[in-house]
Amino acid sequence: MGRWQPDSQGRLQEAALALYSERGFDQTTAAQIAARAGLTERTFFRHFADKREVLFGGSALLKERIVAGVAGAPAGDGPLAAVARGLDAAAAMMGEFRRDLSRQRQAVIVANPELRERELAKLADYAVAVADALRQRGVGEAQATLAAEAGMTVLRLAVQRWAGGDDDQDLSTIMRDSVADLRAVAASG
Amino acid sequence: MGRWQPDSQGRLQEAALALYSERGFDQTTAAQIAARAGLTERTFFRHFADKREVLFGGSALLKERIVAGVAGAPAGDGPLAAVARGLDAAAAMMGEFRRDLSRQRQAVIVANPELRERELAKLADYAVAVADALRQRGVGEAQATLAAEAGMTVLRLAVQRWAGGDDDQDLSTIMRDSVADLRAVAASG
DNA sequence: CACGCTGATGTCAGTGACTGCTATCAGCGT
DNA sequence: ACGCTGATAGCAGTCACTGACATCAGCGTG
Repeated sequence: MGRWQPDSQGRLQEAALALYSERGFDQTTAAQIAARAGLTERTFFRHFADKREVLFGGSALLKERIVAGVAGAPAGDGPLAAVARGLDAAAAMMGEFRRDLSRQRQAVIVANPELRERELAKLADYAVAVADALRQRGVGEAQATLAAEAGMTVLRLAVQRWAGGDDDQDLSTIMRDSVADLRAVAASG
Repeated sequence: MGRWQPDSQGRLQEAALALYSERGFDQTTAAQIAARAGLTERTFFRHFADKREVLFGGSALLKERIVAGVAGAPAGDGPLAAVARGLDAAAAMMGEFRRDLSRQRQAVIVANPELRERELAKLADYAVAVADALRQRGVGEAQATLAAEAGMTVLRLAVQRWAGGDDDQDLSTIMRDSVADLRAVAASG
């Protein structure tokens, strides 16, 4: 066997989620997380840029999936329809994940302003990538950005309802409904 | 005259903007800002919760204006039209401000991820308040949130173009165009 | 098998954001 | 004259985060 326990990153993520849940984000130090994972504080910061980032491990992968969904949308799809394909991809990926973990993670995030801030930043980052994908489909600059941003807003609100709500509604269903609401809002005036 | 120089907050804000512009956000310490304002670091943190917040002084007032604009929209306005009234109010308020200062401030913000994060958080906060105002106008839960969030996205992108662009286009004009684009995106598919 | 290279980790010292507590002291009312 | 208040200074402490250097199992190479 190796010199060290395997999957340091994963252990740090688990330890962080557990401690943030138990004692709260503010009351948890990076050293405590590292200790729980059998590592040192220094190693924590080699794996994650800061204390918040440890909760957003799958972020890069999710972004890829969303962008792939948008880029792979049928040529006939309008901007918002293409974005909806990306949202389907996101729903599919998050559906694979254990629901209880998503719920726990989301609870920690909503409970802390700094973490909410980071979540918004992640979504804004996705939006930039999605807008780029839309532009490559020939969508105009302004509309690409707006469609992408609106889509990421839908994603955020849908995940909030999905992870925070008591109903067992399907994530992709919630998203589809939200996109429909968005269209209705824009149409109604 | 008083025991201290007047308007400590204002002096701190000016000093911070100047230093963030000159040396960058990361390369500026709170102590340096305070010193430039003739105060101590401790006093800086009595006025502002953290190093970022000093750039968002007018935030609460802007939020009030936007919400008032939404709440004061004619009864016949749909959700998005009402939000557009709030954006007009925002444009009016920012128009009073010196354009060069807005531009300088925006340049500092876009240059730093932490500050961009904070800007997003502020806008999300506005969105919650705007959604609340919409609900009081009888707009449904989901549509209120979506319209509010979309509106704040328009505000952010418009300010970016206004402060960052070379053209002298009117802020309220940019916003109106963006709202039109948003409607077009939702309608087109 | 000896040797050196690599990568993940540990150790340590340092900076700076932010906080809690205590001390000052002009202005102001009584 | 006297005490109260509010804005500030001063100081000590915690903790997030960083840079520099040390360690050492595993692995390839000769």
